[in-house]
Amino acid sequence: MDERYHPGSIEDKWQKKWDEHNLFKVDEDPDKEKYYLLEMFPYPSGKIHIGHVRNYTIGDVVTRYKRMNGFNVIHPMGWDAFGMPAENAAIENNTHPAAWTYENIDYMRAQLKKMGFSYDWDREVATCRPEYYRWEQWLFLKMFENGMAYRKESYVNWCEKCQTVLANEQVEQDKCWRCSQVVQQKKLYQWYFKITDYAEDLLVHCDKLPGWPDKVTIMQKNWIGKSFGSELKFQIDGSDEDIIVFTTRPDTVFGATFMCLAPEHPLVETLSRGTEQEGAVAEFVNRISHQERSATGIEKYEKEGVFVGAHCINPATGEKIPVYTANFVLMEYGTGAIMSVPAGDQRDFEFARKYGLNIRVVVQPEGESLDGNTMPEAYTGPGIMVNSGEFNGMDNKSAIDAITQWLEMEGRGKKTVSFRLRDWGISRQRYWGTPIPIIHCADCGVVPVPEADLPIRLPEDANILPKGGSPLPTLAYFQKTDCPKCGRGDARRDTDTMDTFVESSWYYLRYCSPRYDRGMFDPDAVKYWMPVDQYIGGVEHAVLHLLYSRYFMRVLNTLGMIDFKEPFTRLLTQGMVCKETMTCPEHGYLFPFEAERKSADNLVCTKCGKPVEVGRVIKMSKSKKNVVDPNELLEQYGADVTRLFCLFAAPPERDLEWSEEGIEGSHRFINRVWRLAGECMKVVKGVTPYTGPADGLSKDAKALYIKANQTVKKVTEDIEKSFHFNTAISSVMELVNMMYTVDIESADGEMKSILAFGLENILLLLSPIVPHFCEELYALMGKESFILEQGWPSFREDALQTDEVVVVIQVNGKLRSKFTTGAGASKASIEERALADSKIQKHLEGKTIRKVIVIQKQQTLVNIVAN
RNA sequence: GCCGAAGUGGCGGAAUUGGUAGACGCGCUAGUUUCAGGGACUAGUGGACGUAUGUCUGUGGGAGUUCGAAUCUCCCCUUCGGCACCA
Repeated sequence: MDERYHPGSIEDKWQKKWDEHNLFKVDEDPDKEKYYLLEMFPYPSGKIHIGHVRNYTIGDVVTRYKRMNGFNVIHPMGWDAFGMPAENAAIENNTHPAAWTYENIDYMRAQLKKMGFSYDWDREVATCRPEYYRWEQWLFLKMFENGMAYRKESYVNWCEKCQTVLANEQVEQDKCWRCSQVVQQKKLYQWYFKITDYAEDLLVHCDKLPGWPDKVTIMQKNWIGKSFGSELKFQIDGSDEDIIVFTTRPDTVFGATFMCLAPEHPLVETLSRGTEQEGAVAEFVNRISHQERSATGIEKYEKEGVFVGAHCINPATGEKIPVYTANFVLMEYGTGAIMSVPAGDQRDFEFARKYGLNIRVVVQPEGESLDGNTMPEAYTGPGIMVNSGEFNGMDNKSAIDAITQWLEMEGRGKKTVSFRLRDWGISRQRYWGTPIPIIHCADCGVVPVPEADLPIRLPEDANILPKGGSPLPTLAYFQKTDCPKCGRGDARRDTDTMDTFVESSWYYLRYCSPRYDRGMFDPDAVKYWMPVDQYIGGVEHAVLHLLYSRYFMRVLNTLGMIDFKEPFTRLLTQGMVCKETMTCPEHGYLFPFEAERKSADNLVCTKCGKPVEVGRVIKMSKSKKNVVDPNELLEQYGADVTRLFCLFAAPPERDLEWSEEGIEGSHRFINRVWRLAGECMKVVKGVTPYTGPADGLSKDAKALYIKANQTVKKVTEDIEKSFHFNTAISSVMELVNMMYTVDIESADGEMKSILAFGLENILLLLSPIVPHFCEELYALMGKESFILEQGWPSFREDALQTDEVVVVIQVNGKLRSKFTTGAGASKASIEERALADSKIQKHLEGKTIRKVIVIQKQQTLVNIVAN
């Protein structure tokens, strides 16, 4: 046995052995309890980054742990392979998206294998393969048939740089989530999935996902955004038509002194036509609709609008109020029209002040008297109703229902709810994606591709346009086709592709039967494996992928294809991997290797020798250069040490700060165990580990035996309860430290069998974390089978309690002394001894004992209250 | 602005059923090792005072509940994340 652990050859060896023995392959087995462990699959961008390493290490540990606990564990991996970076890379490197993608997949697969992850590679899926996306096209057709997919013209988020439409979920702070370009509004025909049909159901079930972090379900709830309110009808002056508004504050209807319509509201044009305002309105609407989704900065908050030239009747007061169109009213929310109550809403207030509109107070805060002419801002709080006819004097909360009921009787209103969630726009004007299986015919209009013609293959030989944008509309042979309905020869295919989030909404179903060719998935396989028991991935998908996936399962459920609605029973969102940034005054951001440490606090740039400034610890990113390359970690430390550090440095849900010294520490620990194992094996090899009761063992042997049992318990609980591997590893370290205190060479027979117990448990407990290392030592101990095929170790309940306990003595809550006593000592005897303690006596001098509290729980403690 | 999470040594982090604050690791200090270096091993390490048995102090800040609070309650501050004209 070598003095040191050499990861290179050992890790290679075990990866090969696992592979040869098909150790990670699984099939449905009705006799075994299944466990579906899923990690978010990566986009094949070129290389695995450290975030993947962390994510997949966590998943791998759980997989191996569950497997040792007897579960039939499915642990698949695949590729979210469609997407824009492939197109951009193709332009940059003069290659093709397909070639680039498949090369990346091959490279990254090899990287994952080197990390020793226990994937069943037979289940690998790449979403850019026709065998995959044909079933997505098939589902699209089913959804179309059932009214779940539809096409409409409306304003959409357009990213000029990416040359495509974006879903609402893909717009972050008015910017494209990929390239940060400010998004514009563009009117286009687009395909939509009717996710809003499930808004209520998605919302309700947020509270039925106890295995999800609250922050994720809260984000989803906020995104769905249900609000309770009323729809009120305002009759248009001189017409029978009504304008319907949505409001959450019907109690303030008496204070509605004007009305605002969204610029896109159809009535804006209708009402202004033929009035003297027609020109001004047209100019305004035109200007607003060409504005970026929202201008940045202060401009955003500047409210403006124009009078549309018509009035409507306030249903509560009967008075005529002017109708405006205003930039702050959103067409997509509510009804696109609001009743403006300047006294009770800050936006309406600002608008009213700007245009000199009447402000009437209808809710008066208790003990105050607001005046519409002098109040500095709107009052939105609770209060007493005024200027509201028969409702005067009521508190405004009761008035909400009372006024709604009254207006309902008048036929002018009703209770309703409104959602923020909008339908999912899935058309993308991109090439590298799933073609939408639709044909446009001059006679028949929109015609679905017949099922038998699927898949509509994405032409993989298309020349990528150097300026970006999809080449599909330029390809006559792709576009030109016969109409399946009437046979017209000049029909054309839809040249848009689907949002890549469509692929990731169901890939985990495909894993269950990845080569199935009679449908999206084999129903029996899905019945056995689904739902996913544990999903692990980044929190950035809280309202994208995770919401879409929940939606998709509802669609499939409605279509009768599956019998569940929630895809992921438990969700773990791991934290980011962070590192400090380093900047050189001359060269800007530096990679870690571009800074050289001259002394404790002198770091210089290797290029110019100038002092380097160490910045904040932030998420690793290429642009900030604060990255570590998994390849280098593998080279320098091997997979196991890398895995160990990822788990030890922080609990999984928290951000992890990468540190060079930290990983060195993990490296040291591995070698420490290696040496301990070497020492032990000299005397322990072939010795049967002791597993009997603790009673009757000699003092040192018993102490070690108890420690080992406690360690098994602690590690099991830490993994089972919360995946807190950092504390699990700590407790193994404690056991290792204790074993180091044993004089191994002169151990007697009893001690030998306990050392054997300790060592074997260390290997079993660490094996999910550092599997190659443990397999090697396990084999060196003379074991024949794989450690992964061993059962998870158990502990003896009767070997957890040490004979002696430390009693701490406090006086008035302050620690003053301690003593040791037998574990079974009585309260009375402990109290007696505590009071007799000489240090305690000193502290009690001149005081009267008021009370003595003796606690015998996790700790044994005496608190003497005296004054 | 609204919603959420988090603030503990020089650092990463333990301890949250209220019960020895700082496990484990990093770093640092001293020592040991035929120790080139790296490494390994032993001891120490929250702060202040003290030769010392020790005393005081200490979990973002301030109040409170309690025999006892990192942990529970209230107020405030800071940082991070999400949403943001949502009527």
